Amino acid sequence: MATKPKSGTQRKSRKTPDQASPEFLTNILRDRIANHDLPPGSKLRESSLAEEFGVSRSRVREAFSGLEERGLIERIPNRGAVVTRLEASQALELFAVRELLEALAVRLSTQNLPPESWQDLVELFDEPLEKAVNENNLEIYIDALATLRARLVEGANSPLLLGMLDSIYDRTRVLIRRLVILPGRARQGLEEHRAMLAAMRAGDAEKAEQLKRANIQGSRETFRKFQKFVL
Amino acid sequence: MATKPKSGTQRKSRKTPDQASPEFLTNILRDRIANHDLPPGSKLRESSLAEEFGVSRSRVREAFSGLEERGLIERIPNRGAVVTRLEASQALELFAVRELLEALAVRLSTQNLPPESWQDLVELFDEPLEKAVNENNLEIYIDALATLRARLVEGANSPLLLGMLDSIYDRTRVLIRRLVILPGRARQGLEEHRAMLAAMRAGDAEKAEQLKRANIQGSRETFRKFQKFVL
DNA sequence: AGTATTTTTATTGTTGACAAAAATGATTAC
DNA sequence: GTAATCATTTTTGTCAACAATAAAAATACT
Repeated sequence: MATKPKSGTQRKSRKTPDQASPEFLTNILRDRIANHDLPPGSKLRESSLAEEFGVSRSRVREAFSGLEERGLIERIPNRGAVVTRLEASQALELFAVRELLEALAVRLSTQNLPPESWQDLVELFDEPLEKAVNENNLEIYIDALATLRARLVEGANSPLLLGMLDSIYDRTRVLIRRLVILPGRARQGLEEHRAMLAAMRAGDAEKAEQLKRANIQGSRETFRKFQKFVL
Repeated sequence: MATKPKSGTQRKSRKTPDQASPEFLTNILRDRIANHDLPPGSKLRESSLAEEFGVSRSRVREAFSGLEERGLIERIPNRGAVVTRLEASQALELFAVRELLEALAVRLSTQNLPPESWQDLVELFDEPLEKAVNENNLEIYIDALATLRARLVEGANSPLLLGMLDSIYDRTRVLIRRLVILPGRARQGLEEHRAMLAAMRAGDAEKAEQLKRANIQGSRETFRKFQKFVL
């Protein structure tokens, strides 16, 4: 599973199990929202969450601040917090920004790392994913996409970019899952990524960047066609 | 004038319970940080701020959360909050992302609005700013840049983009001011912006986008050359 | 004197209580 | 039966007190 605890700050937790970390609660809620375990429109009650996690309302509240700043929830004064509903227009904005930023990550990664370092991903996207996609084993494909994405933002070596892409990713995780299921999208995405990885393997940053943009444009087009179904 | 209610809300009243708004405190602190009224490295003590604004520490703390998420302050557990110091590498990351996002804003604005709507800015950047820059009246130039920027993000009509650019802007406000002072930068920026506005006035979104990128690249180059002085 | 240990102080972290607001439900008038 | 008004309950907003941690100062020891 692609569990991503952001930065492994797992030090000295001798007092309480793990709710010691202040980020802990934020991460839990973020995951629940991103997975639609808490679907858009859900109301988040402070007291319930406080009790569920055995912490005080203050900490829940603090967690809310972070989630709000990231656009995952909306807080209406005196009325509480609600999971943000992604409108079609916002989704398109996310695509537009994501296209630019992920493409930048691709370019930077390609420039920063030696071409050989992509070999394993090239191979992963060859037969293994060919098989997975043909068998409609999309979990494997989605996992591979997450791995690729992690490698890209890591290779870009830019904390700022990482933060922004994380924020975007949190808001589009469900969308990506739903898009991949649509007819032809997984296959098309696979081939787009193969082309991109080939360019990266060849050290051609410009071309890889361009191909990543094409990839996201393709994803966006699929979204536009099927937006009635995926939102 | 299209008022942007976000920044610039400077309510004076010290004692009056204007502090009702929850964003109020955040905005005040954000402005202080962006203006280097609180320079990088400053320690923010919760109790001092609480007393200064006549509120409780809880609210200061809540404000801190937002500032931290935006990267304006860093919170070290049990040691408090410190205004983030902008390193050269981070500044360059900001330039890279800003180049993409502001260029996107330019393109979207140009596409969204009729060409005539830029006429006033074209004129503003013609004689009036020529005069201002020649006389080294840089406050006027900086104000014009802020106006231009506001019009661009407004015209882009994308809340997401607005949020991201605001966040970037908060972290670079001082930098911009210091760059403009450097020899030749204001002149060069003026002409870059004239070219860009001409393209927008002509409705050529692609070209305008390209020129905006060139503009920020120029700004970045100036920064690289003088980074020892501006950081 | 210099270093280690302890005490003191200052600051942050956490909690529960209380106040304010909104949502809910009941009662009454029409 | 419906709508309006009022009381009740739930939920959020705010605060001040207490606990935990780190920094600073003072003391003791070699």
